[in-house]
Amino acid sequence: MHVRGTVAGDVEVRTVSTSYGESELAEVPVRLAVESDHLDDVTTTTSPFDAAETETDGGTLSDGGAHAADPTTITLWNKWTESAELLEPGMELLVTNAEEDEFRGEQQYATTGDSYVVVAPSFHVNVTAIRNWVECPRLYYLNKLSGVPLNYPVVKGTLVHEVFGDLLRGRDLEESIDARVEERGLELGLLGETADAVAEDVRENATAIEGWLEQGRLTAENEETAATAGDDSEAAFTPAESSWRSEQLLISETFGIRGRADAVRRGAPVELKTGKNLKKEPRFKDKVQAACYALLLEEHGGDVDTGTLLYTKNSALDRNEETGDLTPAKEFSMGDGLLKFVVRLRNELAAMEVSGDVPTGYEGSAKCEYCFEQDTCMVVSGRLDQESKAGQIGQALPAAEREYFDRFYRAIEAERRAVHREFAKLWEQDAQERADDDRALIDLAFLESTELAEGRWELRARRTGGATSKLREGDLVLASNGHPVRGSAELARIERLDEDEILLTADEPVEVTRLDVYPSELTTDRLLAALHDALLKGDERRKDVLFDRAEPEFEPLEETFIPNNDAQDEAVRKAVGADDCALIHGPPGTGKTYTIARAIRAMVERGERVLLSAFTNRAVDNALEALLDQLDGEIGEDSVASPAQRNGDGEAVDVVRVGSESGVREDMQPYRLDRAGDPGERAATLQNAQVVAATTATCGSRVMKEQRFDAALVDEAAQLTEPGTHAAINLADRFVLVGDHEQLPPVVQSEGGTRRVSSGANGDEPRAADLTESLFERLVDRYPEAGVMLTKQYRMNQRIQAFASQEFYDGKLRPASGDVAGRTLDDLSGVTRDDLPTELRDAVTFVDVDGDGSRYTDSEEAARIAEMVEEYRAAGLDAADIGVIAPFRAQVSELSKHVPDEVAVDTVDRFQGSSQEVIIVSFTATDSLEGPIFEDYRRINVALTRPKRALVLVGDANALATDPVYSRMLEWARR
DNA sequence: TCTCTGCGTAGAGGA
Repeated sequence: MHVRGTVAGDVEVRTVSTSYGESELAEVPVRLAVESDHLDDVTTTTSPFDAAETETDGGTLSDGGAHAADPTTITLWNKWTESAELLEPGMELLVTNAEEDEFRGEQQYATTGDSYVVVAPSFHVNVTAIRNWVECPRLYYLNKLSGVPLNYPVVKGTLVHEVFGDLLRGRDLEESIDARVEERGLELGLLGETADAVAEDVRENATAIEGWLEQGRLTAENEETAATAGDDSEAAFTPAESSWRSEQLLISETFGIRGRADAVRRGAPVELKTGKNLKKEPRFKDKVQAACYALLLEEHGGDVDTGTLLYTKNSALDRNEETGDLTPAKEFSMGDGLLKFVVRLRNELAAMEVSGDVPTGYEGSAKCEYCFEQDTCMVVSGRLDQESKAGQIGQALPAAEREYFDRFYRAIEAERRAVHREFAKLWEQDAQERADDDRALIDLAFLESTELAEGRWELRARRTGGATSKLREGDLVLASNGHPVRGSAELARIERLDEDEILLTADEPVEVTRLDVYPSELTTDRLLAALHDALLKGDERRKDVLFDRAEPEFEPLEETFIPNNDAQDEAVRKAVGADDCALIHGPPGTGKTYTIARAIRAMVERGERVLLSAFTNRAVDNALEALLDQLDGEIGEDSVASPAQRNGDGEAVDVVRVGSESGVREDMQPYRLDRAGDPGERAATLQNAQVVAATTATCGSRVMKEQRFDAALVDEAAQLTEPGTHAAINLADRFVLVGDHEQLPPVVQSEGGTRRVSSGANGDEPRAADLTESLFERLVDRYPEAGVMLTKQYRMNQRIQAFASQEFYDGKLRPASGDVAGRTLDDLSGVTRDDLPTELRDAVTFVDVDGDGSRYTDSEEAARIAEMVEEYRAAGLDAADIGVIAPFRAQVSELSKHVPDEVAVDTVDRFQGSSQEVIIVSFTATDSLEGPIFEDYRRINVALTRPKRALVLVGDANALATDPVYSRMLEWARR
């Protein structure tokens, strides 16, 4: 029986005498969430994050007599008391194979010899984290903080692993080596390596594996012969046909562990290590890693008692004495004790993460004097004034900086936990809930799987419903035959996502019927590294400005850059002349992208190297497009071969876009840096580029972190968290932030559903608020003189802009010209306003619709809007010139059913950054304006400032009148 | 049930 619940009080550990002698036990008061013989039956679970809520709800108990409010005692015996000591009230606990017992009329539970105790099982830890943790908990923390920089041993290790996988899938060795080295051209080039030298190095390691596999082939054939007793089939053996498989992603809902095994042979894990180990035994951390995979495999139905470690460099040195065979392999047996030890390690790590603590190193037994990272550890400890087993060196950062670090560290870790919660939903929600949440595509009809030349597979499935999801081409997903964790599942990439069909690639075939979003910690990892770099590696002058110790300084420039717009001109002068930073506040339609482009051109003309960044790919591509326009008018066909643009003097400017193929817009692909190719040539392309454009997330990548720039320009900076902004500006000597803090702020996952555990270690998280104020906004408030506000807008008719200008920009926003102020639908060819119903002839119209009373949709508004769209079209307007926006996604899909496909229908949030001739807003609120979506007035600002010539507001006037801002809006629209 | 974009996933190795 498995018991699961939430710790409801303090844990007591004591020693008792039993018939076996002295034993330790811990009695844990637990509020049971669910109990069951099979985890598959678990339908409701409680995550440690919303424990507080569960408590007030009274919890759920399945055993009869007790009151919901009474905790049940679970006794954890012997070694499991170590895990018991980690428990805090509010944490979740799972005990497998527990024994049920009645004591003084109360139901109790206790561990048995077959039990595992899992602390915070919803927090799934990855295998590498456990491997680092066993080496030293502090090392785990340091790794998390700064990431692994680009270095040759790591890249080589990765290559050898890829070749190993290819060999297992039956690919030719030489072909694999060439292809894999080519794929990593950029990284290798940045490391100063040549393709030939690397290929030789990889070959040396891979040959040993190949030799060993050859031996395996013989063994497997023997076994096969023995098994089939007399069947002398001579079918050729290939690894792919044997009981091998490569790179298997494994997720355990019981143990809260996930990871990717290098290979699995006859159900047992095989780990490849590119290096040597001359000792008799495998390294302990390697064993722990293999044991993690063994646990994962056991949950997937295996019974694992051995693990294999392959040390590639051992072959030549270490021949089997009897046979003379090459033996890079070390097999070892995995007992119960090791597996339980691994779970206890995992519990230490999970408990630390859930409570948000920082390891000191004392948790483990490693000796600091042998540690590679001793110096780093001491420096970090010293700078952040952290307790550490290695000790501290250097001077602590000023208190304000340490406080900043701690605050953002906690906020980022809260985001990490939000990602983990998403992960837990893979098994905590059923298929339909996942689909309703747009996190999965279900009920697919599997079509076929085809093996590709390099041994990977292409999977095809047909979509049966018209369901939407957030899945997009290029995304990594869990492709399963029904359940992403319990069924057979592969990590796959979406190659094509059509209306009716889906094409995926994966390492192994799966009969796909369901796709789930695969949550990733990558972004949080990069935010943390950016925070670390900004504070611990950051330039002192930069930090003086960030921490209020020095005013930004400017070089006074006389030049005129933009003659017909003083504010834009001043903005460019500030950007170009900034010694530290400049801030450009650009309300809707004020030409901030043009201004950025002009500033970059000016910098490039001065011989500077410039980074252009933004949070979204769309914003990066928009800004890049404006720059290319500036440099050369337009992108010519011939630029495909050589993506260089001319600057003002007719010299070529090398512009490179760094990003994934699926992220970069089609027309910017010619500028995209392909990572594959000749190392020297790839590296030169990036390093010689005068302008590099990439999202802030990409700026945090290993490759980009090797780059340095004179200036970084960050567009849409008000949508970025502070650490997100650091990721870009860390790479440059000075920075320019461009944005509008009166529009939508960064999206933060941990803000919403997260609740603090009732009485945990630190009582003041999550701190999502710290992430929702952008660095842009903070600096604009702090250093108004470093900023310029653009005030002439080139988008909206005067009547349309009036409300936003008054409400959000102190009336400063003005039409750039009489033409802009007076633009109407009549200016569009083929459109006659007089053909419209009277109510739609004005630039701004309010249409009162009572609404159907449902919460996130409104069919009446949708129907009325569909009529209006037809009325506009009847007056000659192109459907593609109309945009419809709504606050809720549900209403967006409702609206999509009512209007022609050419009409752009989207949420307010996703419409930010674009504009249309006509915008119709569907408020989707009846009677009242309840719900957080309406509370952020910046959302109205975005909605109302999208149109150029006509704006129609559709909603329930009674509901809108309940809020002062919406009420003023109503007054303006009805005027 | 509020809004939702990023990212080469996790793991690659040094003594």
